[in-house]
Amino acid sequence: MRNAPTILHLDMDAFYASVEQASKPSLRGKAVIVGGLGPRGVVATASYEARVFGVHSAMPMAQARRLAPNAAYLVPRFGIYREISEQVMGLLRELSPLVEPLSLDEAFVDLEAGEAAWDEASARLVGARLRADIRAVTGLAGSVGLAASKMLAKIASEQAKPDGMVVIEPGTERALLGPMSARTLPGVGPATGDHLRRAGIHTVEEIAEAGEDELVRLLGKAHGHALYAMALAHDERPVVAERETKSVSVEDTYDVDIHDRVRVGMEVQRLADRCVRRLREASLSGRTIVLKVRRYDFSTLTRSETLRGPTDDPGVVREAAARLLESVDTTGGVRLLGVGVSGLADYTQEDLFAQAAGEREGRDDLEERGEQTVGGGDVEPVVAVRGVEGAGERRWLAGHDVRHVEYGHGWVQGSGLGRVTVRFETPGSEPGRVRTFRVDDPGLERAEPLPLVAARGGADGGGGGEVPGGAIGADGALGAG
DNA sequence: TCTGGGGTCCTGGTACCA
DNA sequence: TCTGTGGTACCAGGACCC
Repeated sequence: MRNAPTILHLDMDAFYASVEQASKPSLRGKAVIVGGLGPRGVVATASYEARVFGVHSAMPMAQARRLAPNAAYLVPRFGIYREISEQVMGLLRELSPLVEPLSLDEAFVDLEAGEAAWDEASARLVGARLRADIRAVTGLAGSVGLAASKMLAKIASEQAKPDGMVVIEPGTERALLGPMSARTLPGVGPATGDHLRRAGIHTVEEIAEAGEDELVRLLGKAHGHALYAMALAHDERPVVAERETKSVSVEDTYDVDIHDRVRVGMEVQRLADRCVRRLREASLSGRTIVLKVRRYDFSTLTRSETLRGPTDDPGVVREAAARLLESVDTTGGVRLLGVGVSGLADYTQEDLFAQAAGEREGRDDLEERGEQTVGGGDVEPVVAVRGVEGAGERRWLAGHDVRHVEYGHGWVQGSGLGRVTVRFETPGSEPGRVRTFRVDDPGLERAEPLPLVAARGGADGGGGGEVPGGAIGADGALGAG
């Protein structure tokens, strides 16, 4: 392990919720919860104001609504999260070529490899400057952890939250880690945590005291060895800039369990197409097709089939998925279906054997055939109300951007009963007013998100910065429903 | 009205081959 | 020919992470 805290871990604070608050002045300082709004949704991110009520990531949305009924409930806008994430990753890459993104809002940076820092003092300077730069470029706060290893840097950034920086000085690691909960260590989740607790092990120090042999006996070879090393603060994992994708998958949870076997089959075909689309976008092909089924009782099973060669042919994937489905009993209903492809190759090889089915008729192209309703068919989603727009559908998702021909840029605050409530405001404006429209109002259209920090020169989406003074048309209850 | 979506890694069982 | 052994591929499930 190196002897200076030159591995940096950046963690953006409550990222999705913070982006929403930055985009929507009326939500600043308020409880904001981002996640799936359907009956089976879960919380992706809760703002710190929402966490006061006990709401946290991965909590069922229904429970969050009970705890924080007055919070703003929004659907994720991954497009803008990705854009901001790219800006942040760009700043990190200015520090070092070794940047390892873990997700949209987290990354490791090896500062020594970029010669950005070589000792504690220089690392502190870099960390402080990075946080300031992130705020200047994105308007958002990120927490920074600095340590001599990835594990410790991550623990440090966790301690730094929100909006802080913590440095773990080399030599102090064991003393710092010792009293912490075993759950602090990466790889110790609910199951392993329970396992350890039953063995009388609660803290990191107790993991170290238990000894390697005992841990291997309890948890198996790989996990036991790894955990023992972590408990001794030994972590030699390098920061890896490029990671190869190992699998591509898509899955849907349905608002209502599907019982109809024909419908299950159709959904599997649809998922296979979506999966192939993703595969092709990444210029990948794969050999192993995986079908995932979660049944009414939440029991989950997977079935897989390995082809003789890699494919990105939608027909081949569909047929394999259909064959796999034949071996699954779906009586009682399914709540989730998924299709994945692994055993990836970064080239596309026509697989003549696997395509033995030959010239199947009706090989549908992969064109988007219009957003289909994901969910229980006859159950209308609470906030995702569909309007009519030509042949397609118009869905007004809570939190998503819209533009009105008369009132400018705004966002959907809620919808239902044929109405959509829009708050007209932009990142740079004062909190705006709400107006309510019919869902098929011709003056209302979907819009692209606006940048959080206005670009110099003032382009703000063509007059989107205006705050209309129109009458308030509805109470605009957030998270209507 | 509990429990998303997209991943990674590990383990144990089984089949196959030399 | 039968049996044992070890390596490898495949399959299914579990745990974990964000």
